[in-house]
Amino acid sequence: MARPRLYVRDEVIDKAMELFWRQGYEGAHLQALVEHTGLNRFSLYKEFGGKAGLFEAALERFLGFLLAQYRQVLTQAPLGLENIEAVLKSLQYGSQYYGCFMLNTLTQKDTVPPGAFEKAVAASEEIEALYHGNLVNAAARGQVNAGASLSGLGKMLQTLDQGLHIQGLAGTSDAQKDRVIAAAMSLLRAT
Amino acid sequence: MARPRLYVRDEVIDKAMELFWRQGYEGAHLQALVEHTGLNRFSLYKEFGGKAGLFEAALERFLGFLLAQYRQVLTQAPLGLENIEAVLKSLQYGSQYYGCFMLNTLTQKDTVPPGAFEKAVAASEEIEALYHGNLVNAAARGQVNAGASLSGLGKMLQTLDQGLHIQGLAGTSDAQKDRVIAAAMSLLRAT
DNA sequence: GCCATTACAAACCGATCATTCTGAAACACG
DNA sequence: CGTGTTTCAGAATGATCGGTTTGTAATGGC
Repeated sequence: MARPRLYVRDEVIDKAMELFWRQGYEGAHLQALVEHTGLNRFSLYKEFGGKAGLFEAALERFLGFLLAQYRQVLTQAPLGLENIEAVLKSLQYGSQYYGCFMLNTLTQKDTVPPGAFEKAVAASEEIEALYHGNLVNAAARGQVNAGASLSGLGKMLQTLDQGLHIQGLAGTSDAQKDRVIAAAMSLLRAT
Repeated sequence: MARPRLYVRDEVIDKAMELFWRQGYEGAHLQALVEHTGLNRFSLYKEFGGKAGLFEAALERFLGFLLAQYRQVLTQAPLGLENIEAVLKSLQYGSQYYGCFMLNTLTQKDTVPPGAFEKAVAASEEIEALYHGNLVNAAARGQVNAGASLSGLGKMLQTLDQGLHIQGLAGTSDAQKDRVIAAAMSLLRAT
């Protein structure tokens, strides 16, 4: 009953995500978004309401994937150091792009659309809780080198996690990042 | 022999740094820079050549201060874990602003002026070397929990360092960051 | 094959971007 | 107290921003 659309919503969002990722919110100009997604301005406005709406859709989709991955690995029974090591190693997927969209949103607090920063913080907090849960269980299983508080260690793991993304930006190779993870795990493990 | 300037170069750079810090390179519009620095457009162009030049001056000044602080703490004799703990704790100065200008520059690779990214990477590498030096000496003094490679641990410390800046952005309190540092140090220390 | 409906491509819009220019203001020197 | 020189404040400038409108192309139902 009407002309069929030539685009697939999720594919457009993926393409937009890629550009926001590399250029940031202000840096990804509408013209570039139009060219990179293949979606024309009119349809972009109709589908997402504008640049801010497209960014929110991209952020939401990214956080969905990101949290799904963390949840999948960090809720695997039995909770413990194995899960923590596995999820840290899996972070290298981020190196194919420009760091982590969540971190970029955190660092661009004052320029991203309203609400985006808060969503990134909320995701960050959920990730920390997942780390913490595994750590508590690991301690109960006697896996963890005693001495430090578990809450401090949980946040330390997340801090390391976030730092690894930055390392990816600064040119640190996957092999080097592996060594960072190995070093952290060997300290963490009970001897 | 001419009208005296009403500005002090370094003060202007400091003000500009503040704005670039919060808004990023593209987000800091020239009008905002003019208002925030108090320097008028004409003089800004005469003194710095333009927006990009002002950013470079700001980055250079910031990295100068940053590296000076790292060098000062991390070259204190005797090299060892004390220095490492001291410098990690001192990082909290960053929370008064919006994270670390160096990290912001890394995450905005594609939008900052040419050369800026490379300068940030170079600074990052010097910081890692400083960490590594202290760690080697700490190991020689028997301070370090054996087991992991020193190069992996060195990069781990820097990763933690960078992650702490991100934590500051996400609203983590100084007290929580202190606990992260305490946890890391207690793992690192020989038992 | 015509019509209603929707997406398409591209022209158009005021606002604002970084940059340049213009003319008045403020000093040091003769 | 002029005069030369530099800074100052703010008005142009062309380009480009995000957003809107317009006319054309492509479909399903009749």
